[in-house]
Amino acid sequence: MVVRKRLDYGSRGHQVPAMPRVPSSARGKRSTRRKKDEMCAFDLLATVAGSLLGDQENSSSVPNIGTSASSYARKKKSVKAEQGDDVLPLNSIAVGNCIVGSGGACASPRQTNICSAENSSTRNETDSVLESLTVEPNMLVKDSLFSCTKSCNRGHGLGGIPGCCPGALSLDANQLQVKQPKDGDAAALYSLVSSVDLDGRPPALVSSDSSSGMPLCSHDKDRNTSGLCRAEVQHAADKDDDENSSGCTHPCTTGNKSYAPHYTGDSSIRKLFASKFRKAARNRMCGEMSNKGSKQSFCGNKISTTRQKVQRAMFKRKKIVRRNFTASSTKGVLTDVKLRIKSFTIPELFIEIPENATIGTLKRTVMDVVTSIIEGGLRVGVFLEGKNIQDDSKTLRQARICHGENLDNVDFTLECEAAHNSSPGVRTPEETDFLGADAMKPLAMMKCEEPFSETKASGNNQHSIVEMTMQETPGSSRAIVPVASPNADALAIVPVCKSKRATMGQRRIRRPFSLPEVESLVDAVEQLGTGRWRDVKMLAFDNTDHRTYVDLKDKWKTLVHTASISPQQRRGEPVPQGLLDRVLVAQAYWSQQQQLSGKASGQGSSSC
DNA sequence: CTTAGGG
DNA sequence: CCCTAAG
Repeated sequence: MVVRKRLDYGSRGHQVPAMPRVPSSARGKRSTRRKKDEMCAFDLLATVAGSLLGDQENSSSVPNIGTSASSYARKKKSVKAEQGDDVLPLNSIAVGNCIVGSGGACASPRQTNICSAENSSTRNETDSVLESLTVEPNMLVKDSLFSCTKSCNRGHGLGGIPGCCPGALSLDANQLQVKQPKDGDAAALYSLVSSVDLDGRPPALVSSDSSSGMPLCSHDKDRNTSGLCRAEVQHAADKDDDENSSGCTHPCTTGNKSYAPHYTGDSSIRKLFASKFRKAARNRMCGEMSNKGSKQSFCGNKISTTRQKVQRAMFKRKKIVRRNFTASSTKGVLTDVKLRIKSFTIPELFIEIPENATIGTLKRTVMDVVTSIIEGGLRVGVFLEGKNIQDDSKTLRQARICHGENLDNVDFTLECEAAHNSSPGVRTPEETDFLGADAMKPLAMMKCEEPFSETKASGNNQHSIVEMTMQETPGSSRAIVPVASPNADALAIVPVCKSKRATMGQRRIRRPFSLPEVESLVDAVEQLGTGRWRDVKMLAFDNTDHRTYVDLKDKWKTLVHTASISPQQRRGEPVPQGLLDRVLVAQAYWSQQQQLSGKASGQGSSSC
């Protein structure tokens, strides 16, 4: 058995460098901020991956995703009007990829994660595919399941693609869906890693083994420059580590060239994540604190601490994963029913158990293997035809989970025990907000309702999956869809999101002040003076949401600067000289006033 | 939250 | 336009 694993953050020059810890003394310096930004992109990876890995330790970072939204909501007022439906520059993050498998050819033209475990010579054996997996780690993903479907054409491969698991019950987990709360402002960051097809179509669900698997953006082939298909964030620090782990050479990925990632927005996404995580951390740490004075210093420390925690947890997790992969790969092969799990956190597992094994055995086996990778309390549920088989003593045969029987409607659920155990009351408001109703709701049973048969058209399943995805995420899909990269063997979280929420945290678009705006600004400052920007805002821009008083202050600053330089040096929309003169006059006057008032107050006690 | 100021 | 310190 070949065991391969790689946590691959790499691809095409979009790198998230290693995250140096930022000394608190360096705070505020731009160069440092930029590093922090990059760090935060990785933080996201860490958080998401960590969450997907069910990292209990990481749970502290998970709510940050939620809090980021609510913290940013404060800014929403000035953001909402301008964000529109901008597409998030980040398209995908290859969080990692793990392969543990026997190297069978895997392909799914249906994009339904159907993998071949065996070659066609074993076609008489149990033949089913667990269609999807949604992993629910610490409340990031609620409800998850493997869907088991009788698969793939008994050795004909999927839709005629040879090598598809005739001999194996294949547990596959390429679909990971994360529901978002409907609330428009909650879980903004969450939506960053959500997925919405650019065209409003549901995301294509791609087999990680897609020798024929369609990239998520395959429909987008003709606009490769859109930068919206895929992006894989590379963490330099991971490289050595991961490359040492023998890299992932998936048999099915060779020769696939259609997966070139296109990505243009790494900078903005870094900033975006940086902002989100900073705010999330700050919000979380400081939300309850009433003492303003202590608030900031406290937060300053805590933010970095949190980040470090996340980072450490991530690395730790990765090591654990690697170790456990090796362990799981050495599990003895039993007989008859083979399960194969393939996912981004659960790459490919082969679980072979005798037909006369019990449901409980199956559950335990799946759970053991899964939890050997996804540490933390996971419960495995087995559903047959939508019904939870609770009788663990039932044998697989009795439950008709064996070859030749109805395997198409067998589902596995992975439920995070931590989530079950955690009392809602313990959750922070942010967490609750983050989870929201939708997030708490079970994800769709991603099983394939249409059992594959040898004669079935290969596109059906994809269709059905897509439909289910749409049902679950009406309007704009906000699912996290880990999509395997055929060429990199990396699953990707692909937020191709038009959601407004997804754009929150992005740098606001630049909106040059119009001449009337400048005029009204000058008017207001003439009246109110500099230093009363909130009043200026209320006086002159009260109904202009996208102009904050900071904006006005900044604009005044630039106006003063513009007025004080030669006309040849000025850029942008020319401001009438008369207006600039007024700016200078007002500036001079009010700065003098401020000085005078400062002196007056300073002299106040002595001049009596 | 607001202001001030650097980036 | 962003970010942060400081009040």
